Amino acid sequence: MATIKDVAGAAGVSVATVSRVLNDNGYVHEDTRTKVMLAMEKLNYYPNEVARSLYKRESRLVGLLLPDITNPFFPQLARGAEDELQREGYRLMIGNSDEELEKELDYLQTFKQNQVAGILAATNYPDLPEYSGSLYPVVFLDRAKEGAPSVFSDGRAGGKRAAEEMLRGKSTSITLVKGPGRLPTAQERFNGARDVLQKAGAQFNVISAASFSIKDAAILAKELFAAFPETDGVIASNDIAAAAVLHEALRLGKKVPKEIQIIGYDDIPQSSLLFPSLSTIRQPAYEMGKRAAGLLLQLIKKEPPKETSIQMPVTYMERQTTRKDEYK
Amino acid sequence: MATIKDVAGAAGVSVATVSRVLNDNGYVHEDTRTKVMLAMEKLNYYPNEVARSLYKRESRLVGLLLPDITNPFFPQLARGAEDELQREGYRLMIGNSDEELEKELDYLQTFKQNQVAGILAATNYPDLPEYSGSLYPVVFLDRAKEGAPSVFSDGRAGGKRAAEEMLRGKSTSITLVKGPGRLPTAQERFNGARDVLQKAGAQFNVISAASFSIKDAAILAKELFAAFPETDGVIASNDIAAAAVLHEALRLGKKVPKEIQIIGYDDIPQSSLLFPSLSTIRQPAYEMGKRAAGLLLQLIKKEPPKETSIQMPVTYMERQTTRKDEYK
DNA sequence: TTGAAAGCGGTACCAT
DNA sequence: ATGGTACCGCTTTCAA
Repeated sequence: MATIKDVAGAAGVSVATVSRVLNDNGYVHEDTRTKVMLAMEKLNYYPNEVARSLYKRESRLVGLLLPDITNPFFPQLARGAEDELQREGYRLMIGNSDEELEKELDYLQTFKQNQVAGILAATNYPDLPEYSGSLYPVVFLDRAKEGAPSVFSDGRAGGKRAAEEMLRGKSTSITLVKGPGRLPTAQERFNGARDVLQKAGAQFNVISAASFSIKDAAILAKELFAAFPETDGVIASNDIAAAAVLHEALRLGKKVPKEIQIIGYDDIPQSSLLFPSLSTIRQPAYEMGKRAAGLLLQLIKKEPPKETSIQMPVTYMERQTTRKDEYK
Repeated sequence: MATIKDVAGAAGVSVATVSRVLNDNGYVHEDTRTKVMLAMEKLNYYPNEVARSLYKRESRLVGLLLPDITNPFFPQLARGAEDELQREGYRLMIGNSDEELEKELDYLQTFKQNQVAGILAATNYPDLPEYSGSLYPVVFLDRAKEGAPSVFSDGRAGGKRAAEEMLRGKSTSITLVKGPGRLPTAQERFNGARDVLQKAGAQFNVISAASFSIKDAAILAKELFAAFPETDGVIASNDIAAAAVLHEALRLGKKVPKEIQIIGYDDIPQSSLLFPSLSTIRQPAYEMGKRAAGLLLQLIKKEPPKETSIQMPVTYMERQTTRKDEYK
């Protein structure tokens, strides 16, 4: 591995000069520049990022904190962020918290120790002091924090929309799946849906999900139909839960959407492959990751961002688990 | 951010001593150790990984190169790797190649520039010179390379097993989905299945998938039934393709598995939520990630690994898209 | 326009 | 048992 010294030696100049052509700043004579470039080429030189980071007290790494990359919603966020960051030469250090405070703190610690340029955090603990220091900028992802840079979608509106569509399809005995209580995003969409249902004077039941895992989703689906067998409409807390409910409904021989409507949340890629394909509230996950990374990049470069709190629109994907007009 | 100097000052010792207690090597008097520890605590000191990496010429980062984290097979690999590496204090730098050589080289370059301790690579180009240097150890993931450390599963056996089960369920007009030609893993499982079918003298057709993306899977499924309407058994190249085929089969009003059997590959988490739940060949993705990381860790620590080429077993998950005995 | 040298925050060798 | 210091590879004054 060639170092800047080797290049300097080969080109017959000082390391300072090499550094100058490397960073394209300061005065460098055209001839020397050429000499240096040639030397770099010959030695197949590329600068050591670690040394650079040490001096600058900032690396070109961005910490990405996620609950669990295994949940299909998050890989898209991650890809969006990665693709955006990549354009400016930043890379991702990734950490899965499993929603556990301890793991989260552990990752935040290593992010800091690695002098990350910034952090993208899908966290349940945005009020941690670790997020308020001025060491590195932080953008909250999939989570709004008052007064802090964040990118999120309107969970309340999404929940409302789901309930409205359910009503439009004339379900009369609705079961609302409430996501894990500790997750603000899950609460918002739940509240939105509940409010619409209540205002409409609709009859509905509530069942709570222990987590967003597939295993718990399957259990939940069975419990749902055991507790509320008359259910003819389900507003799920996310697409995984919806898939589990759909599975169970079909297993019980129910016709979807004729006898029971199901609406999911997130619009993970696989939702359209279910049969019937899943009607759901779409969060633009990839775009959210991108926007968050874009915001973070501005913060890193100390450019004043136009907007610091970005709310992304949520859309209703009408597919085949809800009733179309011909049914109504 | 406190530095080692600050700690030394506060404790009234030299930086050398602080370094000794930090790394727990060399002689340190019990009393001084306590003094230093107290000072570290008081200053909330934690060592700068970047400085450490620079001196050691090696960071505690591991590069993870993946085709696309958005494909549900890979997050599990990543999690397995992360969980294993974490135990030894290593972190993940992640890169998605989209199977593009240029992106792959770009990531390998930054991995090197960041002085990663090692690389975990799910690559189609294991013969790149970047993988043969002795700068950092490399473990190939989901890919076997002769004589090089690798963790993979037996694609051939998996393909064979799928075909055998298909035959056992008495499908007589089988369509074999061939994954993207450029992917060795896809070829292996295809070859395995094809060989069994040929040896059995079974009648079968082949259709090729352009990619592993959901979009292409949906297109493929339509083409499949258009080209081979008599198909009564499909061996898919992976679970996404299988889900698409299942979707299309149901849409066409076919009874599964009565009229058509479908077998997937991978056993991604969502497969059991499909309806009917998908019979598939399971690759232990999480475990593969874990094992690969474990191997890499040994290589990093220069411990002689017992085995350098780890083949993981593949298992048949009999679920509901294949015929059980009662049907036969 | 260029070079010398002082850091960045650690580690490890050599003295003492 | 402890301290001084060179060094890891780069950037950035400051002088020349």
